[in-house]
Amino acid sequence: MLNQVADLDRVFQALTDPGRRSMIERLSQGPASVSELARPLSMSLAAVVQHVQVLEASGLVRSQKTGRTRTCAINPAALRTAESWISERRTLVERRLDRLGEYLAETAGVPDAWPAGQPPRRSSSDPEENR
Amino acid sequence: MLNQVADLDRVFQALTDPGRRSMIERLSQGPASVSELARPLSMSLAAVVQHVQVLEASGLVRSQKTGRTRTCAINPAALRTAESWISERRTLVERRLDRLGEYLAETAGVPDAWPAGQPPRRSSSDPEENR
DNA sequence: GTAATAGTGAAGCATCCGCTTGACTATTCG
DNA sequence: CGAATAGTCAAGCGGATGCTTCACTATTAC
Repeated sequence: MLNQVADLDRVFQALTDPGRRSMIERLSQGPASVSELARPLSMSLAAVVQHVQVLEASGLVRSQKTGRTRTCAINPAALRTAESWISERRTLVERRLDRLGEYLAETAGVPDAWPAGQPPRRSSSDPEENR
Repeated sequence: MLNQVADLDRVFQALTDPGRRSMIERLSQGPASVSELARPLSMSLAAVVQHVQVLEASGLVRSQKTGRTRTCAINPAALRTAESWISERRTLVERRLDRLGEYLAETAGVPDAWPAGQPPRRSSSDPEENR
C-alpha cells in the first residue's frame, strides 16, 4: 500500500496509450491471449508483448502462460486505484463549486462561469486572456 | 464530442506526471496562480508553465490572465471524462467476474483466483508461469 | 518428424517528454 | 522614475517510449 504515487504513475502511464486502452477494452469483455489482443492492432506481435508488459507492470493486467499461449486478464483493483484518485479530486472540486454557486446565487450575467475573486481590472493590451 | 480518443489520450497523458497531479491536487482546493503552483515543486517556473500548458491542452485546467498573474482553475468535466472511461470498464469486469463467481460457486481450493477456462495442463518446464 | 503457431529477447532507431538556461515583456510596488 | 515580480519564448539536452526487425525457443498440429 506504500508508494501509491509510483503506482498511480504507472497506471495512468499505461492508460495513456490508445493501443493499450483498446487492449483493456478487449480484456474487459473477458480474458484473451496475446495474439488475440494483437489481432485488431496493426503492429507487430513483439510490440503487443511490450504493451502487455507495461500493463502488467502497472498492475492493470495479470497474465499466465499455459502451454505456448499467454492468457491475459484485467485486475479491476488497479482500475479502482486510478478511478478513486480522480473521483476524490472531482468531488472536492464539485462540492466547492456548488458552495460557491449557492453563495453567489447570481451576481453577474455569467451563469456558470469563472470562480475568481476580484473584479478583474484588466490591462489595456491583453494578448491572450484565456486559454 | 468527436475525437474522444485523442481527448482521453491527452487527459491520461496529463495525469501521468506526478508534478501535474500535485498541481491538480492543489487546484482542487481552489484556484491558484502559476507561481503558487510552482512553490512546492522544486523546479523552474518555466517548467511549471509548460506543465500548465499540458493541463490546459487536456482540458483539465482553465486559466485566465489578469494583470501579470495567470490564475488556474480545474475543469471538473474533464476529470469526469477520464473517470467514466475507467468506471465503465471496471464495472464491466466486475459484473463479469461476479457472474463467473456465482456460477462456479466453489470449484478448486482457490477462493477468489484465476478466472480461466480450462484446467491448465501445464508443460514440464515452465520458466515463468505468471507475471 | 516436420511444420506451423505463439511468444520471447535484444538491438536499433526516431520521436517525444521533462527540464534547464537565458533573454525578453508586461505589470505592480516603493 | 527604477526595481522587483510574474510570466513567456525558444533553444537545447538527456533519457524514456513506441515501434521495428531478426534470431531464437517452446508447444501444438499434421
